Amino acid sequence: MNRVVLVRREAAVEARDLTDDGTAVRVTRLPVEELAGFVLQREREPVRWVWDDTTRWYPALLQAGVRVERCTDLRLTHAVLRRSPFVDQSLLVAADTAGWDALQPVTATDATLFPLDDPADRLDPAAEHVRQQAALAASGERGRLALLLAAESSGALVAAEMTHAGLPWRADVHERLLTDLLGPRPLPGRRPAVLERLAGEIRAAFAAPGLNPDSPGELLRALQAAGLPVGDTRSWTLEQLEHEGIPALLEYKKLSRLLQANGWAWLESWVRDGRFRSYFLPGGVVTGRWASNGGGALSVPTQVRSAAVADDGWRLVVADVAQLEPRVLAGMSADTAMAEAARSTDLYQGMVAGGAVATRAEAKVGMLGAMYGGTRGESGRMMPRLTRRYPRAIGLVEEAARAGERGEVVHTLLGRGSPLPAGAWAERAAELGEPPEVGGAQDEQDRHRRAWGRFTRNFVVQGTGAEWALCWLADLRNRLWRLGGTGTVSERPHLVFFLHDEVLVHTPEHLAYDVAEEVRRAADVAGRLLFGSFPVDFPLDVAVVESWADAD
DNA sequence: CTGACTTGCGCC
DNA sequence: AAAGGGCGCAAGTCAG
Repeated sequence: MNRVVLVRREAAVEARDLTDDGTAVRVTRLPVEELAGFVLQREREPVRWVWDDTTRWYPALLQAGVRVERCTDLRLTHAVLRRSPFVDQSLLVAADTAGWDALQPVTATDATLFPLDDPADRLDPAAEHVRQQAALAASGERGRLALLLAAESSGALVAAEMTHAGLPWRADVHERLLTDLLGPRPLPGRRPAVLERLAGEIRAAFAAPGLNPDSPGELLRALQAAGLPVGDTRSWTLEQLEHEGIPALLEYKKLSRLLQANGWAWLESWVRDGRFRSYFLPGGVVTGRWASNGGGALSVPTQVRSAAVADDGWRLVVADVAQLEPRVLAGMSADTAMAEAARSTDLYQGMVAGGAVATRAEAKVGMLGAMYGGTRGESGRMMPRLTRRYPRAIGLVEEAARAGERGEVVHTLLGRGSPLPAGAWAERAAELGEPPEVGGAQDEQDRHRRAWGRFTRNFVVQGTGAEWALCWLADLRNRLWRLGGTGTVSERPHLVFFLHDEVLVHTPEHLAYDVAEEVRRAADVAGRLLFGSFPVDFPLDVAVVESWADAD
């Protein structure tokens, strides 16, 4: 595989072809305007582009209609390697290290390739690449780590392509939905008619003439003055109350949330030219999940998904994995009994069939508790039975929790490491033999320690789930491209959305069922990449629809 | 006035 | 019916 490092040089680009040991055999200097043509030409043969950060290179290439097959995103791979317990950290240290640690992705819509005074320009990507390759080569877990680095870099390409394409969004459908629920768009600073009416009902019911229901403080005082025993104003708390004003208040909160989070202002900010445009940030979450920036892309409420509509003659292929995380846990712990339960489409039902628990509800609440650290109530009561039936799976999360409580690093299957805890309890855990304090400070530290244990418990499962999803995305991206057609990424079947365990593909109608097939094949590939021949299934729900709302 | 923090709630 | 893990965002609140 040819590797080419791209380096910015003021208004020019230097492309360095590398040998296996990382030395440059050929250096090509290009004016910026010629980069896209150069990349297109070199893509005729297998090549891996090595660059500091995909968000600084790929948007302009996509804008020019050029797709790349593979890259190494040094910013992301650096972040993984710096935390990985599979790596000898001394191999990564250089004068530049702090600069790489601090490097942030760019999300500006500004299409100019080179912002002025970019901290990335003070870093040497070729030298960083050599250090990373050395750290990888010296790792005792080279195979797993190499897969993680490749998957993370592929994710960067997917994210850039999704940001470039945008999610098809019908502003007219969205506006009709808003008008139906809230009334016509109000003047700035005014409430929509429906909210105004509900606010009036609430004020009357609680005998609070000046009440602003948007103010938690005012609302809490009004509820208490009406004799209701509440300590907060959450919807779930209010639902427990018997009072004539509660239904209007709950309705108000629901509609107010829609207005604030996904109302007319949201449409104006985030929807342009029929596309919802936000930024996906691979590796943006400590566990390896993606984060997003702009428009709350990862929490688009089901309420407005009817506005995500394929273009004329196109379809959305919506696919999600049923119960990804328990399946991942079965695979990473090699728990054959849990894998047996995962053989069925509904893992929780499989647990019932396997005799572990009596009902599906018990299976679900028990597994959520095992993965999130719920110890009280229903899920706590399930634990002994789950432990007996699934000793390896439950043992793995329990051990991750204990390690976290001791202040240790845990890691995902492919080697993403958890951060070290901060705070007084962690410092004490590091210095064994320190006498425990007594009193309130001790309780406080115990609470923090257990909370960190819940974090590390979840980290190993959520993080490995994110790795499965990355492999799924990466393989699917290449399958979609190979489905053929001509033209740029967004003129062919292409990914438009990704939500932890769910993908949306926008595709010409005649290819929709081929896409659905490729989505399933990619899931099988991801399972084999992570778990080899261990028999754990990842069944998908796949729907070919015109609107996202029709997928459920 | 701005900025930091809190509250509440959407998603997985 | 949550809880228990991870997020982003908007409005309200409060300190300076």
